[in-house]
Amino acid sequence: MPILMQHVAARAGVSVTTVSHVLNHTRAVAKETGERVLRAARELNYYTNASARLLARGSSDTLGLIISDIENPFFAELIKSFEIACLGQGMQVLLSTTNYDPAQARRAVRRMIESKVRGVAVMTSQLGPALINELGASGTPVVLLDGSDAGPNRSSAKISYAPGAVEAVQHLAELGHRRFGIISGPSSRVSASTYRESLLAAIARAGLRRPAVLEMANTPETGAQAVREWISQGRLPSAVLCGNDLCAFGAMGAIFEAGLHVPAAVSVVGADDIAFARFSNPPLTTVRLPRDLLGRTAFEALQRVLKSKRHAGRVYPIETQLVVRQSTGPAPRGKR
Amino acid sequence: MPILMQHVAARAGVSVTTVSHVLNHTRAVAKETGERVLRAARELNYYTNASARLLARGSSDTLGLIISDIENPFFAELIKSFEIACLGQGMQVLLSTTNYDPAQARRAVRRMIESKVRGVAVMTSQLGPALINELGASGTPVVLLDGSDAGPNRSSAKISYAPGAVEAVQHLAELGHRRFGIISGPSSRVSASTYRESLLAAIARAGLRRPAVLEMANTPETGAQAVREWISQGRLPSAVLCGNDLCAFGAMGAIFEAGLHVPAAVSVVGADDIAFARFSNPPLTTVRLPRDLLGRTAFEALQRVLKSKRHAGRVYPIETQLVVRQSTGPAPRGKR
DNA sequence: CTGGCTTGGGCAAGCGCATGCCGCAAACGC
DNA sequence: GCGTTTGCGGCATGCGCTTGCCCAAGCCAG
Repeated sequence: MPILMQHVAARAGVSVTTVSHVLNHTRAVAKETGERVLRAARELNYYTNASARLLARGSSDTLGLIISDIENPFFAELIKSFEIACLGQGMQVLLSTTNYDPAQARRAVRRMIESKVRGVAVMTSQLGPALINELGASGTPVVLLDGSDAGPNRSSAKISYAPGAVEAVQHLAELGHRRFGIISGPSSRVSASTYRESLLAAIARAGLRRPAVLEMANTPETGAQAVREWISQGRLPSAVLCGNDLCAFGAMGAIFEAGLHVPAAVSVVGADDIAFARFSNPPLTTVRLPRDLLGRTAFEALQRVLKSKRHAGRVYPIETQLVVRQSTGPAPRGKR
Repeated sequence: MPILMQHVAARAGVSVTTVSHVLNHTRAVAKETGERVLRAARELNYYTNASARLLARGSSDTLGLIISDIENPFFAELIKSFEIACLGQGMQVLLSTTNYDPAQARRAVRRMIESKVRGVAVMTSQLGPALINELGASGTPVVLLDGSDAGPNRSSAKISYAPGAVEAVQHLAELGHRRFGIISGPSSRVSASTYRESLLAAIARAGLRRPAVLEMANTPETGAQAVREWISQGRLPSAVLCGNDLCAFGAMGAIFEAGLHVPAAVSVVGADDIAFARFSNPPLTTVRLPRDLLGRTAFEALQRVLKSKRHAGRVYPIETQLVVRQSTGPAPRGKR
């Protein structure tokens, strides 16, 4: 039923060999012949059979991308920048999500290996070392986002939270804030605890009192919950630093709900700088993690490993940076 | 280098035939033999070669999904629900995005056909009829989201905007609003103009004056721009209905920027009900489009077409519904 | 005129797996 | 006791494409 290369070949009056070479620009073909083939292919509505090609070629032009949650805009933006970089170089993207589920993570890794992707970018810390090794063992180059060490076939983007954290703390200190609160993401995620430590270090270095720390899930719901908890204990900090923007939105919501005002009563700082941060009310001051850079970097890291003969990985530093909007303001008088 | 079935077979002391059958549960095998095979596969770290399997089988267990923009949370949520439905039935998802670019759309369609997906859900109206037909011609079942007619191998989810539109208008009218404004999405998108017409019809039926209509791009930026335009002309409506939530966020931003208050001065209604709608400030009243239902429906529609022998498509109605939050309130006295 | 090149193009051997068909032995029916 | 069924498992073909190798014809220099 489907149109095969042989049909195109017949119609163009050449062999399948020639058709293949024309379609792939893989060796010189007389101009006129080439045109005949192309025309025949078009007229017959020919589509390459991707699996046959892959089987014969042995290697694909696809890069894998594993993320945890597509609903988190942070990942969405990451995907987009990665994809744009790939398409720009004529590569495809094969996306799999884990939804924070180990079983799904396992399947995602399997899928990547079985599909013979050239390399995979892992944009989630949910993938245990075991799974990463599975990729390594199969010879698939990997780029991680957790800043872990590079190695053969393995690169890593090391997100340096310190600059952004320091800026954020300094910014708040200058506004007169003394009582800080941190709503951290789960310690189980490396990125979350790294960020929290960066914040704590910055606060300590500024000579400020040790802040209240609540470990939550980096979701709007838990952000709100954290704030409610502090309020019910009568010790809402004047400056709240959140594990990500989503959490900050939830926190702001709970603050308003309590009849308080951001930033008049409480200043809130997010992290990530997702697109929405600009559209919340008030627009969110946040520690930006440059997603476009991250996506591009992931792609380039893979490209480089693929090209280098020794397949030596590298660590790519990525810096964070404070973006001041309107969710932060002078500390209220009474609360200093 | 890679481990093949023959290696597993050798280690288990059986033929590749048996290995294949064990791995695919495709015919009865003595329990003990099966275990030996499985063990061998595990010990050797065997991975199926997906392309070889697909080539031999001739058909995949993958469904395609074409969307326009992952960054729009609306699509992200759609993807997720579709994916969950697929995984639940042991199918995979192959995602392609168009980014509103015809060339990319073409590539997406090609990719689907070349990958021999079993069916594809098209969640963008950017795909012209030509591309849809290309899918049709290749015998790939399709489910569209634009409510177009069903046919062989083609189903469609018909989103009925009317109920939500009527509810929204009624809700605003009851609050005393008389001067409506609509910030519509681009007419080039069927969904956008359908929604706009539903709103206009509802407003007319309520016996209200014809509203001001601005056609924009359904982005926060253009939402803000629309509001500024109205303000500069001194005719900001008291109730603004937006083409989607993103646009509504932008509109609210511009309203605050002008020193006005939502909903005291102006009521704003969005559309879609993306997750963020709950976290904006004030939380957004919006016409909800049930994305989870949409994703599930798309999946089920495909399943059904695949199973039915006649491959007859169907139209699946999807109803919208108003979700009242806090961006709408009584019309200001002077403005009635 | 001939040998070596270049240019254009075909042959056929795989790529790794699935599966129809068959063989063998043991269990069964009558 | 023999034909028949049943349970297991292997052989070998083919899925559609790529590509190493080879062949034919034209060309130039010697």
